[in-house]
Amino acid sequence: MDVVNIFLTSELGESLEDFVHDHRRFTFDRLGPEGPRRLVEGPMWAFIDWVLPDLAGLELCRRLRADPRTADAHVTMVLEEDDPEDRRRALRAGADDYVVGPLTRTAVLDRVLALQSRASERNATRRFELGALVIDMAALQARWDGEPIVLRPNEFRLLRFFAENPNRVLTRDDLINGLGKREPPIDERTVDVWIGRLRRSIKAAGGGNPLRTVRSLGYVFDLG
Amino acid sequence: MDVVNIFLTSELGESLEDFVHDHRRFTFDRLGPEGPRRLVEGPMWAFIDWVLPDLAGLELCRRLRADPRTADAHVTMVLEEDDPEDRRRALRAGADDYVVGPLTRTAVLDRVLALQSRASERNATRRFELGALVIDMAALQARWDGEPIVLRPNEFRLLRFFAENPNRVLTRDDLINGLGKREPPIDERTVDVWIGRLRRSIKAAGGGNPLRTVRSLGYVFDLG
DNA sequence: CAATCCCGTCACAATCGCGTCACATCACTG
DNA sequence: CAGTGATGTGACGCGATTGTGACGGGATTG
Repeated sequence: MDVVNIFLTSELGESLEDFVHDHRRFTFDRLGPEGPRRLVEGPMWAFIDWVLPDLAGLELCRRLRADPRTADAHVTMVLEEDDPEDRRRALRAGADDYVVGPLTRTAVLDRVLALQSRASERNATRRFELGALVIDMAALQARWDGEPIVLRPNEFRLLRFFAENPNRVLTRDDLINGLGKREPPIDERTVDVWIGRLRRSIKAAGGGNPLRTVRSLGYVFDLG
Repeated sequence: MDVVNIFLTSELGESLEDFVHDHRRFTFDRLGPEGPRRLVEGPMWAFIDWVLPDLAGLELCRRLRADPRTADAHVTMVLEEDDPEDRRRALRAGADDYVVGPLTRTAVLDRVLALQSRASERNATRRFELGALVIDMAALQARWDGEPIVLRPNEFRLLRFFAENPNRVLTRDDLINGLGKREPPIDERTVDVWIGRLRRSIKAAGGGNPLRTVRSLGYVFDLG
């Protein structure tokens, strides 16, 4: 089952965190004027308030549509009142949908669950492009200069996590947590093996080595 | 461009007939307690009033969902007032969506057009050309480099579903649902057998293996 | 109504993934 | 340049996942 990623412009997300039982299926994040703060795998559901402190909701909606990483999110505009003209404008700005607020926790979840089954029909791809490296999250496939890289699941997760945090030293502990492997406890040295395997796989596809070792600290994904 | 079929429980349809210019793109029909009066091809958009003279709107919604001919219609419930409890019940009854009425002509069209663009990717193609693979939906035949592939009905459906969702990891669950086999429940491992048989049939026609296994997730049709 | 075909399930074999270990190699220090 | 600690990596083995031949019931065909 896919993870469902829900983005909200209000603080409702925190409240939903507690409300939801199954955290393997849902993630919540606050949607700021710069878009989502982290990239995710799986369908994205954005709920945008009509009025925001620093930006018009419509403008945020347009930005999401313009950014290839979020272009295929399902965007719901949250109207303050049921003004037909506003509805129209929301849909024109690229929203898929609108509701009349204020938003409640159950409204968000019900809506997502009801529409979710339809979402599998969409095959827009979410992708990272980091120099020669392209990561296609929908196909779970990475390429170097167009050449497919054969990656095992753990290698793919690792590469994805690096791609989400480029130019930043990640400790072995960061990586273990980033891949969600708290249980059972993983030996830190195992990370070295992960890195080695990932490097080898990239090399086998004719790629370079974007992973730099930072002695006694961790590893960095070098970009640019 | 596909025809858009709009079903309404009110007499708004007659009014829309006049309102709309392009009658090649739209059909309108009155939705009675027995469901639609005629069957149509292409996407179906139903708008159901919350209260109906002879039947509760919710019950009609459930009936549409239960009937395989209309199960995949996009159902919008038209609420009289914006009661959160009603919204919830609408979605639980299988509705995809709700609006607060009364329904206007422009609301119907705006809504359909906005949501339609998402769905349109699905049914438009009668012929897929995916690298060496060509699928002729009209002739129900597939070819690899011009060589006919002998496929059993289920294999054809499977291949078609993959072709509709290329470069996208499909879980076993996606595939079971995609082939419309919810009843009786299908063992997920059966999908592996489907894949094996499809691969063998493609190979028998001299084809390659476009189906990549994504361990512990599902399968992808690799394109490019 | 017999012959054939199709397909879902099962069981077993084959393969794969990955965490760990052990040893080789490397990088920094003085 | 020796010493020390950190990193690279081949090998191993367990457990999980996938591939597939065989079987049988139900549908389809002639």
